[in-house]
Amino acid sequence: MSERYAAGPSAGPGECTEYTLGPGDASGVGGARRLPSGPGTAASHAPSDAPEGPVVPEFGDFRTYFGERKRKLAEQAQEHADQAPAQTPIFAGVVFHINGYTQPSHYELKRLLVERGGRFLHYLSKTLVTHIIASNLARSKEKELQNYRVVRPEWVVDCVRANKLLPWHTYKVGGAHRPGVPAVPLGIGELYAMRAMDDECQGDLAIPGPAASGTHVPLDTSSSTSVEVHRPHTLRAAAAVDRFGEGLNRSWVRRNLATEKDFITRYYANSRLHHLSTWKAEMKDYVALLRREYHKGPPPIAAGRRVIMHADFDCFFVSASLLSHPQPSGSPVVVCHAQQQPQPDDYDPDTGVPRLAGGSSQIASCNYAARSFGVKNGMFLGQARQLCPVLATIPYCFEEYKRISRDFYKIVAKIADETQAVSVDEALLDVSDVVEREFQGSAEALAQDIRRRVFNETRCTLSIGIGPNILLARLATAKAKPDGVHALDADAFCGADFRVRELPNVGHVTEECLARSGIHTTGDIRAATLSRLKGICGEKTAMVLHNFSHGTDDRVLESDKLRQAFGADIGWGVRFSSQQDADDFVVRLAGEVCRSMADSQRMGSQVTLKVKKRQEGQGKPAKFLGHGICDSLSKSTSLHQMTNDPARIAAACIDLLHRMDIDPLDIRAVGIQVQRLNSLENSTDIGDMFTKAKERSEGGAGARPGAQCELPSASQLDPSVVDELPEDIQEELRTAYKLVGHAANVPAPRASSESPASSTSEVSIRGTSARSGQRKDSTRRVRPRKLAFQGSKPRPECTKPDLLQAFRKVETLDAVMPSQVDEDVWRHLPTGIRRELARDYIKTKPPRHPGLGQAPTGFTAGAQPEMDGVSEQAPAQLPAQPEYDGPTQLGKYQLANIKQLIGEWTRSSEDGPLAEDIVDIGDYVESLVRGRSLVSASSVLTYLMFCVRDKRGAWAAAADSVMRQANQACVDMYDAQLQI
DNA sequence: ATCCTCCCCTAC
DNA sequence: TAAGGTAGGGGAGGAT
Ligand SMILES: Nc1ccn([C@H]2C[C@H](O)[C@@H](COP(=O)(O)OP(=O)(O)OP(=O)(O)O)O2)c(=O)n1
Ligand SMILES: [Mg+2]
Repeated sequence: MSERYAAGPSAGPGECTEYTLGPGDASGVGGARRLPSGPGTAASHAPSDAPEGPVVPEFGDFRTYFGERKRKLAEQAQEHADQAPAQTPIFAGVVFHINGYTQPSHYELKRLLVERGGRFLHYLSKTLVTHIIASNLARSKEKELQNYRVVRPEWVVDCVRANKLLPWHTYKVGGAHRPGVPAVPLGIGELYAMRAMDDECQGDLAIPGPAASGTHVPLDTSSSTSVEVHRPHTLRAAAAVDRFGEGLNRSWVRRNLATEKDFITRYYANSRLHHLSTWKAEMKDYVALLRREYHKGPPPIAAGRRVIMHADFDCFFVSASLLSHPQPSGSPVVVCHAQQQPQPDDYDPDTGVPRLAGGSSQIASCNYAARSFGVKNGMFLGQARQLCPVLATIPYCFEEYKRISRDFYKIVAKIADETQAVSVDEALLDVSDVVEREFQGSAEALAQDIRRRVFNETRCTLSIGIGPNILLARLATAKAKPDGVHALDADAFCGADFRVRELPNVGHVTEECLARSGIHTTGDIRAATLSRLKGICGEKTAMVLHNFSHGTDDRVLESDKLRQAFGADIGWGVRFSSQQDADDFVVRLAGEVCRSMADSQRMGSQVTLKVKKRQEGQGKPAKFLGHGICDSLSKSTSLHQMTNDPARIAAACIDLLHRMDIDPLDIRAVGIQVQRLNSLENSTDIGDMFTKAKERSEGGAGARPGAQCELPSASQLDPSVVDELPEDIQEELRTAYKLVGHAANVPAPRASSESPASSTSEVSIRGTSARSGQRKDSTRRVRPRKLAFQGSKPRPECTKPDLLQAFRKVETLDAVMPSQVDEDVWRHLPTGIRRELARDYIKTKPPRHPGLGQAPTGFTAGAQPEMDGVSEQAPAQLPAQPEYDGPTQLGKYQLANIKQLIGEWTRSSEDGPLAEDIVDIGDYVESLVRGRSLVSASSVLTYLMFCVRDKRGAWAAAADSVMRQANQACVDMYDAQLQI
């Protein structure tokens, strides 16, 4: 069956082969997927997580465990400390196990490792051990341990000799080896030689051999139709490997491959789906900001009747693009990239697969005239043109969409009691109170009022569905469209019969599974027993669908959920010709993830690499440069500490990639996700932290053996408290109790802390006593003084001051990437890549005097901030705009919104700035610098300078003070000052 | 019983 | 020409 389009939202009959988005992999092709998902056959589990501490025998025996463990570790440390002067802890984080006979001996290896921060495990715990040391492996062992880091003893010796952690891949035992790569690992001298060569070549040459490629290419080429992998490539500029006639070497195609240096930036600039995801996060952030501006309290506690609205623009992209690209009214129009006129014989009339330009361009949005022909969002243009030959295409106007969206949210967030941003063009509103207070209970009247305001502001039409819960409001919207309002109550819902596909959470797979059991409508669901439903679509989904089928839905709106993951995935244009290509791309992608984390002032301690691999037998994808039908693989690893350091994360990802052992020529998509994030709150209030530190030490003194010590349940732990614990203790908790992931996932205590009695719990962790229930209150009352990193331990520079010192003397490039564990990988990257990666993270000039407020030398057009503020005219008849109350809790918001806040601030007060606001802004910018968000810091400072450019002394002094503070931090960190 | 990893699915 | 991203809910099965 040929790969062909299937519309995302609603695939018509006979369409479905390859799914439009997301995990477009094999199992969906040609029919049956199981719904209750199961693990695939792929990569088993990651061995390297939580590499700390011995196994916990019993959950219950908390105090005994820690006492015992601490004693043992101290012993182990002491044992060798006696014999040797302190060594650089190059093996910190390494937990090793030794297998079989080795040369040097077990004892000697153990000494070398433990002296330098390694931990030894005398048995093989697959979850705790990070490295297995063995000279050779038995056949059976080799298979069993193929997913683990099995290294030769020479690795240890060479690491010690080099006094740093070397990449283990070169010393890998067993597994396939790239032809030409010596089976015997290179000695340290050779590695240095390679590195020097690498640097000289500046990325223009691809160096064969392990130092450049990092790892081998799998031997298995039986499926490959070419031998290009083994071709001795010398010039990187050499032809791309094009096994499937994709025209990868035509110059305009080559310029659009992921191997290009600026690919990610250009790709993201044009990707509608990337914009959609980015905007979703931004709008959630913006709603949080607006709600604060508007003094919206906590969500209404369902006192009486709930009134929920679902507001959604009609064919949003089309409506918005039409504003600047008018078309005859009533004519079918779509938004897509291809703008060429149709060529009648450009596509295969049977399959709709395009032969020429434009056909595999996806339709982001189609208007209602186009829909009457059967055109749908997500469809290939080629196929749509078959349905509707006169289809007109208009281009994307991304900036316009965002502007309209902000206008939209500004209006609805002011009106609604609670607002949940669903997407750039769609929001859920809880209006239970306001509809009574101001519209005498007429939801329709309120809806029409919102629609009128939004249209007047945006010139785009909005439809609104109304219901007693989210489900019914959503379903009502479908009936309201286009340009209308519709209300749906449970009775009306049960009277009508809906197709299961119309329910939330039912996509094409679930629909298919239900259909196979003869369930097509909500009535069919109601008729089915719950247990049968569970067998079809799983425990939870069955429960939800069962409720939905009766028109009930008890979900509540949430506007303040903390983000739990940051990621970047790219599945277009990914065509690699070598392992080096893949490695380079992963590094750049990691940089992208780190950038977005830094923008939000977040860090994480676990990373997952996702790769889509061309499925056996698949050739050229239906979509031009698309991923086609693939198998998905993913693998995760611990980062051992909270970080958003691109070098550290890139290194972990490269490691994962190598361990996945995938032919780089088959990689069609790569994704990186960082999880187990810090909870943000902990780093914003230093006063609070001191209090806790005190509590901690007091508790520690009290909780000696014999003292009462209870095991806290995961949900009782305040994640922000956990975050504050020293990293090694966090890691301990993670390994011992497997709960940090959960603690970190527990939404900040606010949700439950409304009723202190129920949620305030006294927990003790190894003598740590912390209260969780009152935290929010104190955070509220006490103005944040210090933001991220102030007084928080985890940053690597703090723990390795001497190493950093050394780095500072090196070139600036390296000073950005000081983390010890990764320095090696960092240095192995070609200079070109390093430079590229670093450029975005540091823009400094040599140290100068912390001179007087360096006035902005120029204000670039590109840095022009958005000026649409929240304090503009309030819609009439609504409560007056509350007073602007200054920039607080800055850490919570993304860069764009911060700038807006600064704009507001500098315009808010005629009498000059408040001292505490200056401190807050200064602290915020300092935290940006210390969090490596130098681009953000510089951008904020530039904007601040711009805002005060013709203001009087007090403002200039304020800006100067902020600038000094930022520069002081920058000098601390990098021995350099920001260039503004 | 519960956690963790590696998936799968959904939505815009 | 084309720009098929991503966060979050959830399940199966192995490890503990
Ligand atoms: N497969 C998709 C689905 C949506 N979008 C973008 C374009 C849409 O305009 C916007 C909003 O999605 P909607 O599902 O709300 O669809 P529309 O707004 O286009 O149509 P309507 O809401 O009237 O059904 O998201 C996209 O790019 N690709
Ligand atoms: Mg819409």
